[in-house]
Amino acid sequence: MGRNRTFDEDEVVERCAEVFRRTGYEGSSIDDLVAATGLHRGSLYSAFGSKRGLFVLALRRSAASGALTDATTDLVLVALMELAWRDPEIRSIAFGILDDSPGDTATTLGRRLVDRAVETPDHSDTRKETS
Amino acid sequence: MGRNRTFDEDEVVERCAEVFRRTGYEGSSIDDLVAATGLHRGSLYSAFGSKRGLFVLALRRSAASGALTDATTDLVLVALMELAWRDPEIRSIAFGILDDSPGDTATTLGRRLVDRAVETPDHSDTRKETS
DNA sequence: ATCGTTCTTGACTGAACGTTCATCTATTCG
DNA sequence: CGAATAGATGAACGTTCAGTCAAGAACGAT
Repeated sequence: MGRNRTFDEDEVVERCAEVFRRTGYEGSSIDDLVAATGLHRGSLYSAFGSKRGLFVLALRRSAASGALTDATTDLVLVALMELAWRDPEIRSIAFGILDDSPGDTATTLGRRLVDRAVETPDHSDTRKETS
Repeated sequence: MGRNRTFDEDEVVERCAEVFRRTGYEGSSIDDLVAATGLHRGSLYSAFGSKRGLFVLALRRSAASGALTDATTDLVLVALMELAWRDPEIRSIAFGILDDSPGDTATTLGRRLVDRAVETPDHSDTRKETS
């Protein structure tokens, strides 16, 4: 009974993941996620519970995709830098991803970190400056 | 004429650097810096201009110390993850530090990133949880 | 058709954010 | 000493934050 979701969960999670990858966890506001997904605050909260819940889901989906792509690496970078030290669940997801990945993961992370810092904000955007 | 500074600038910058290293840029509030330094908001602003100004100073001093210590590496991690992609000046300071450092800096960064994520919050603290 | 359930919406909350500023105090110089 | 000036102080600013909720719309089942 009742209404059906009018949005695709996977797509919404992916859009949020994009925001987290670019602007980090603390640097991404709910309004940023609202703007990126086209959903409304309430829908986001009733479907995903919290900002942290959304991030965890994004990290898990990215992990499930298998290979350590740039996208997954970026999310892991954010998780390790901002959340892992104070959030054991996120720490274990992040390290789980690294453990399942071949090669020198520390080097992979470091290289991606450097590339990321030099990347054009592309998305043809106008962004807030450092406050 | 007038009064002299009653606090030591270097010491204040170092205290702020500690906060930035642990909780990141966006994750560190002015109140956190006020608490860590014992200064008052106004003094912090009249002496250093802004949160960003304080971070830049912390990064520069750390760089000036020469070797790529863990402390400097942590600050560079924060700079690259949160600020460099949208702040050219910080980007150039951070890359300047890396360019002056020997060895595979990407790997150094990656290793430190991983260690950092697993470190005890030590400072015998009680901290805010993930919001 | 109607009832029950689920989803959608956006106004709202209170706290926290970075920053400013008027006021006060201490110090220096003549 | 007294005037001038720099630093110290903390209240207050407007904004943005993450999160809530009451109301209504849309749908499935009977």
